[in-house]
Amino acid sequence: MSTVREKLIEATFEEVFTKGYNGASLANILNRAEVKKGAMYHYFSSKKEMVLAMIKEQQQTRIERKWKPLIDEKEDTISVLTSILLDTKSWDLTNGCAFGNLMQESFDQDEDFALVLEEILQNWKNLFIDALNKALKNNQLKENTNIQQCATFIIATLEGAILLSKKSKDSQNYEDCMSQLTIFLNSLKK
Amino acid sequence: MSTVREKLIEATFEEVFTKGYNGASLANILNRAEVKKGAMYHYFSSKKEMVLAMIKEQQQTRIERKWKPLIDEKEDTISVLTSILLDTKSWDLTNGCAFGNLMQESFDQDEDFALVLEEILQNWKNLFIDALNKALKNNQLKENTNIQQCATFIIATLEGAILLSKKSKDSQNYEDCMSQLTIFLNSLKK
DNA sequence: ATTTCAACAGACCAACTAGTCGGTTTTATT
DNA sequence: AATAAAACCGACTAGTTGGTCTGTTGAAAT
Repeated sequence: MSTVREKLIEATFEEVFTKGYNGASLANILNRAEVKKGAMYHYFSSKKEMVLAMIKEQQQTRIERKWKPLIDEKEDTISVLTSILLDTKSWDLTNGCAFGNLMQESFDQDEDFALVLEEILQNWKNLFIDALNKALKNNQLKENTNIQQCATFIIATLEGAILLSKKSKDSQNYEDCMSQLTIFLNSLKK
Repeated sequence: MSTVREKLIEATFEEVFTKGYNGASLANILNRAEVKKGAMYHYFSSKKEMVLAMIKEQQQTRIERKWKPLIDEKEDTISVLTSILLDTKSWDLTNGCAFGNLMQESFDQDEDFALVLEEILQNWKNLFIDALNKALKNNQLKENTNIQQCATFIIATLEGAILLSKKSKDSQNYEDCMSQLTIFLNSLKK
């Protein structure tokens, strides 16, 4: 049993995910959520505020859920990492990465969006940094590994790979990228 | 002395580059180009046709101009490649990659756009494949290098790196990614 | 029972969207 | 000079956008 607010957030996610922020229509969101305009403006002051709320409340948890195994892992960090990356079934390669889509969209000028996205990106990066640091401590990585650069590199490649796969129906582009990234990651192993 | 058509294509590029396709307003494009609506609809049958024409006529040449040195190079392919990648001044890190922005935008469903973008991507990939094949022939690369995967990997990482740098004012994210990519590329050397 | 207020409904609005069309000017052809 | 055609203008339309505002409903508090 979901509340009106929850239905709105969910519908906003789906609409923005598939059509982008500019392409997302308030009327569509309301239809999707089966909520009337009056109700929506009771909970949110504008379309922008509603989308911002959706990003804040959904993206962080989505990322954390996805990469939880990396935090829990006690044994081989790199293996866990590559196994998640190579698991094509766990990615939506036709609609892209929800967070990546948001980053790409051209409301960069807007400070409010930029701030929220920047924070999510930093948290994501920190998640990788923590995992890699743990691996380093546990003697799994070469000492000269630049962990901070490495975390950024993984995210960038992942986002790029999902982007390339968005066009083609198959996941070949994604698999090719991850195959090469795996080679790189394994080269970091001691 | 540029023609009306050229002014329109140029203004369309700037508007779509900075605001995306959905965010791009015909009125803005016409203002930018200092061309009236009547004239525009004399040359193009719709906004969509004009944007398609812009993509076809601009993107291919932009990519080729950028990577020309790679084709000309007779000596060390990897060095030329990394030197272009590491040259931060030659990238627009605040607005992102024009082509990448187009790929990301959610008009994927539209067959006409998908087809054109797919073709440009394939040409870009082929450009890298040719360069790497030449390097392999000239005994610069390890024999077991998977050139096709490698080309895809470079483009993905590059697009991802530009994407991450779009938000932050500085180019740190981009530099970090390219730093790691360079390590990977150098590991391909014989 | 009466009051009160959050929760909603939906008609309405101004601004903007891409696109159309009848008319005018410019340019080239003969 | 006459004709024809390409180039261009800009008022207009139909539809959509996000947002507002008046009014109603229902449930809890007194």
